[in-house]
Amino acid sequence: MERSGGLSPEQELALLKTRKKVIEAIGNNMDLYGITPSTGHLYGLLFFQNKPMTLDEMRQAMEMSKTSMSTGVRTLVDLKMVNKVWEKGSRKDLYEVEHDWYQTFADFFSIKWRKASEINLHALRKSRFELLSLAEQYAGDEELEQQVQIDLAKIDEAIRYYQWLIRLIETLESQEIFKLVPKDNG
Amino acid sequence: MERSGGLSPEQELALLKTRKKVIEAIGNNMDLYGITPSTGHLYGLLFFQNKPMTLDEMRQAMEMSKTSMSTGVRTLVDLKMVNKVWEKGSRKDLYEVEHDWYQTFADFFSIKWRKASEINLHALRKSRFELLSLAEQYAGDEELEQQVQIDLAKIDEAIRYYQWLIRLIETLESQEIFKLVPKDNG
DNA sequence: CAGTACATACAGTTATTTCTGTACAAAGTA
DNA sequence: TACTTTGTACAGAAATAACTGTATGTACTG
Repeated sequence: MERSGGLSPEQELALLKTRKKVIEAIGNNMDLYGITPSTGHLYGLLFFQNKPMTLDEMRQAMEMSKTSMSTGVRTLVDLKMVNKVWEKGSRKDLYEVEHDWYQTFADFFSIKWRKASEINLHALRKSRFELLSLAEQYAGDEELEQQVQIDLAKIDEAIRYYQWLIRLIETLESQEIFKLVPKDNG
Repeated sequence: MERSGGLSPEQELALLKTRKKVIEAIGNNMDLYGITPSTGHLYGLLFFQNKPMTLDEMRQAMEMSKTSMSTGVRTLVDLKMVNKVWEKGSRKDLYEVEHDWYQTFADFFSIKWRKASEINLHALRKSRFELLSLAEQYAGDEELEQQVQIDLAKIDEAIRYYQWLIRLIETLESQEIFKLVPKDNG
C-alpha cells in the first residue's frame, strides 16, 4: 500500500485501517464478477492507489509472486476493471483502476453476460430448427409432434428471454439505462 | 432424462440429442450465477422435465450420488431457480424449474447482487464516518486533511454508485424494468 | 409404538483451481 | 552485438472445492 507522505504513524495507521476494511468488503463480494478473492483484493489495493502501479509494487504490497500479479491484473484488464496506462520514461507496465464504476458494471455485462446470452441464443435457435425438421420428417406422427411441441414452447420462451436480456444489456452499453434509472436519486 | 412414451428409438434419440445440446450450452454459462457445472447441468435436466422430479430420479439421470443431488438442488432452490413442489401421496420431495426466466433473473439479482451491494454500502458508510472523525480529530493538519479528502472522494463516488445499483435492482424486483425495457421487442 | 422411507450432516477422498519458481521470449540499452 | 530488464508460459506444489458413502435425524406407516 502506498505510503502517505508527511503523516504521523498513528495517522497513517488509522487511514490504512479504514481503507483495509473497505478493500475487504469489496473484495469479498467480487465473486459476483467471477474473480478469485486474491484478485478481488488486488483490485481493492489498486482502488486506493493514487497513481498507477507496477507489477513489482503490487507483488510487494500483496506479498505474493509476480506471476500471480501478472495473471490477476490481466483478469482485471480483460474485464475492463483496470486499465493499462503508459508513462514515458518507465519500461514497466503500469495499471490503474477504472474509477467509473457505472462503466465497470456496464462493461462487465457487456463482456460476460452478453457473450453467454449470445451463445445460448445460438444453441436455442439451432435446436429450434432441428425440432422443426424432426417434426417435418415424421409429419403426421401425433405422439412425436406433441413432444416436439412441448420442447418447442420452452425453447421459444427461452429465446424470447435472451432477446430481452440482450436488449437490457444494450441499454447499459449505450448509457441509455441512466435515462431510465438516473444516477442521481430523484 | 424422462423417457418420452410412445416414440420410436430413433425419434427419442433425436429429441434427447437436441435437448442435450441446449442443456450443455445453458449449463456452460451457469458460472455467471455462481453455480458449478454439475449443478448447472442438473438445472438443464430439470428444465426439460415435464413433471416435478425426485432426488432419486435426478441421481439416476445424472449418475451421481444422492448427496450431490441434494446439495445441488438446494443451491438452485436458494437462488429460486427451482421450486419445491408438493404432491399428495408422495413422501419424496419434488422439484421443478421456475420456467419464468425473467423472474429467475430478477430473483438472482435480488438475492446475490443486492446483498453484496448492501454489505459494501454499509462498509463504505462506516468508513466515511471514520474518515470524517479522523479529520475532525486532527483538525487543521493540512497534510492529513488532504489525504482524507482523496479517500473520501472515492468513497462518496462508490456510495453513489451502489445507491444507483440498488435502485436498478429495485426496478427488477418491482417488475418496473419491463416498462423501461419491454419484454416484446418494439 | 416399532418399522420404514427419506433427506441431509459430516468426514474422507478425489478433482480442480490457485499459487509459486524457473525458464524463456521480447524489447530496451550500451 | 551482448547485456539488462521486464512480463508471461509452463510445470509442479499447495490450497480449495466438489463429490461420495456412511451415519443420523425426522416424519410418515402400519
